[in-house]
Amino acid sequence: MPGIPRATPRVDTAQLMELLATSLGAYYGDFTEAAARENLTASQGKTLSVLRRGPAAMRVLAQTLSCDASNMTGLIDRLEKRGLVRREPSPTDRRVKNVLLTAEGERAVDALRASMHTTTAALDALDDDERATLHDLLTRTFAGAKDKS
Amino acid sequence: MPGIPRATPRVDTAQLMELLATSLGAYYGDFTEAAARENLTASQGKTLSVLRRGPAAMRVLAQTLSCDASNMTGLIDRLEKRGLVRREPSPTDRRVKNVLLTAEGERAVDALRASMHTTTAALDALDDDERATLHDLLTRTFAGAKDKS
DNA sequence: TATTGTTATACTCTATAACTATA
DNA sequence: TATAGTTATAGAGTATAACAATA
Repeated sequence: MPGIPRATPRVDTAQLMELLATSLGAYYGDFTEAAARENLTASQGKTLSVLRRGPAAMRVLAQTLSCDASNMTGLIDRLEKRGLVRREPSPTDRRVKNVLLTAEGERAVDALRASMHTTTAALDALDDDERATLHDLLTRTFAGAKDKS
Repeated sequence: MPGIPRATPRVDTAQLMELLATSLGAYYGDFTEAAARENLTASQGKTLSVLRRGPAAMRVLAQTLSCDASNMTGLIDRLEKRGLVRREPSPTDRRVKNVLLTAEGERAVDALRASMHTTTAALDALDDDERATLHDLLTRTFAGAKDKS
């Protein structure tokens, strides 16, 4: 038996996947350009962004960024050379090094975020109900997802 | 004057940006892992995905992927060596080379998409209304965005 | 003159394997 | 033995500049 007619046509998974890909491209492009304005690569921008929440050991950082631990050495080396992060020996385990943002590093990541004009404008254009709905749908759809941003 | 109390608390732009980063990061992780199962890098997966819509000149491909034209040479070289794409001289402009998927290339990109289980399952869990709403919100938020997927 | 694709170059990102110093 | 960080290595991605062929 036929269902009740809908106002909106059905959206299939393939369509949503495609839209998700487009959305990711737009967001990532905005992020990459904002990072470039701070003379940062996308990976460096992501790293600083993760560290904005607080210090993290090299290993933890690698896990958060979904890359091999050996990559972190060079990545953090380059950021440290520019004075954006600092390595600090862990007080409790002498094998561990904690990485933290310097004041300059904080400034850089904040500036990066502030210059993501395209995405910011797009989100600002939504009204309160729409923002709440989008928040709810994204949370439910990607709940528990590892943060690779 | 205070507004009418809302059932859902207000979601600010910074929160939505963070959630967007997490959600799209989850999508990207799923894509990257699916590409790896086909022995493809994320960039190679994106390239094949774009070519799935039809042939494109080197230059156009570079624009679509938001990278410099000089990168395409090596990228397409590697895919061509594996028999996933093919270069074909343009009949109308002898400077131009059109790139197209081989049958094996089509198989690879289709397999890649089919193995994005995490994202597929997440989207399948939404009901029709929710899917339509998500589609609407993402479209409006990232409308007219260049496809860099 | 302008454009397309390529080459040369340099740097960054990435994974694998082996090493060191701790635990 | 196991783990944290590093090093060495190799391959892939990326941008800039210069080039040959063609428009």
